[in-house]
Amino acid sequence: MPQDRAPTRIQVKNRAAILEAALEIFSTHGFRGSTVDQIAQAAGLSKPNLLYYFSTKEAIYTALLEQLLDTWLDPLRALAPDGDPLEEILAYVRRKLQMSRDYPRESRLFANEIVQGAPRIHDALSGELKTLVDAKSNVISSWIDDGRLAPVHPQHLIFSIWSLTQHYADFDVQVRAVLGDEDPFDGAPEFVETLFRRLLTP
Amino acid sequence: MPQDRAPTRIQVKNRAAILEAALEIFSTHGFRGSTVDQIAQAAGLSKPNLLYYFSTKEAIYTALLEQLLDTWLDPLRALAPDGDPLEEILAYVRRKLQMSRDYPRESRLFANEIVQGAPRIHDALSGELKTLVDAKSNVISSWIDDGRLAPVHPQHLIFSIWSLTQHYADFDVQVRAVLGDEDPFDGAPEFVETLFRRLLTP
DNA sequence: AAAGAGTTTGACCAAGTGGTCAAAGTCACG
DNA sequence: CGTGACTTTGACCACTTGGTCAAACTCTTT
Repeated sequence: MPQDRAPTRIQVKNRAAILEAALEIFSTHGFRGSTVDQIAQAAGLSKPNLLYYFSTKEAIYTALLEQLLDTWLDPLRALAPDGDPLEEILAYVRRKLQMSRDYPRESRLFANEIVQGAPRIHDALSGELKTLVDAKSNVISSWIDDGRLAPVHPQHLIFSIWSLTQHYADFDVQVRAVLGDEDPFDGAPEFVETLFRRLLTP
Repeated sequence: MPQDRAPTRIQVKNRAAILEAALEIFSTHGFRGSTVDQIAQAAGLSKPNLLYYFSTKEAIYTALLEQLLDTWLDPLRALAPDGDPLEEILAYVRRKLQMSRDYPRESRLFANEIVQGAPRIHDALSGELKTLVDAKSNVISSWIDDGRLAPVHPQHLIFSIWSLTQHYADFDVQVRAVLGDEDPFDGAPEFVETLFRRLLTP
């Protein structure tokens, strides 16, 4: 096991390779459905070698979740109280949709975890996540109070943004099966923009 | 293994118990994350006894999926071409939301399967499901052409109904973590109704 | 070049898992 | 009640899986 010193060049490389491989595997099979051997192979390491860097399968998984949660919440953090309400929310929607397109594995990783009851991330949901959502909900409420946004339940509005945008990543196979040859992301941006514009225009 | 005759009283009882138990287990742990022993225990049977009724774990799972898919699509089938467009769609939304409330396990079962790439249900998605969605999309398109509904991409409209309503079942823990004491289903019906009314009113 | 830290691996283990099987037990029905 | 079909189970097996370990190998630093 590496010491507490500064990580070596090899450590940096291998840890990154492991987390990248783990993202690939965990996001498609879930925690229980993934094996250490699969991850090791995807990372180009032997199983004992992988376990030299992360001592348990669980450690890889939680390291991955922790590392990604922050990034995942960035688009919501960027919602600016002093911007134009409708444009701020539409910009948030666009960022989230873009993330579904560019980082579907991250989305599915969280989807897997949460659908199965979020056993390893529950604290972050009722802590960090709730705090952030509460803060942004207050911003939205004040916009509504000022008559700058049509009245809606702020938390449910945020849920609707999550569900609509992440649907394109999480349920990708279903969306593509239904659409046939049409690329989901051809129609999605316009659709969600129209939806939230009509919902929120005062 | 039971013969081809009419099922006995015991067969009826035990098969039902197994499918009920399997729904509980598979919907919370996914296929790979569930064990035959868990299901057997939940059904009140020994493992060999369970395997007397379903010869493999996979057989239980696919029997469950097949049995539930039809029920799951019923609300969409009920969308009537000769009804009032907006009211037909709102009624569909209400039915779906009600199903998320009453049958969250069924929703999560499909969510688990689809997030992981739908390996065992892919044919049904691009067959039965696509056919149904195509048919109903045509109905919606004709409503739009007649000016009785605001113009939107029909398939994306259907995706939005699925994602919004199923979100309350699939991501239940997250929704509850964010809302705290507030029951999700207090605000959800009004929110989704408002959303689709504003989106679709011509 | 030598030493010590850091890295890699083959062989191994215990627990868990899906599934089998023969034997024992139970039920329906003439 | 007896018989044959149906049901249940303990013991078992092969395989997978997470994880260990000592020995070998490689890199960095002096």
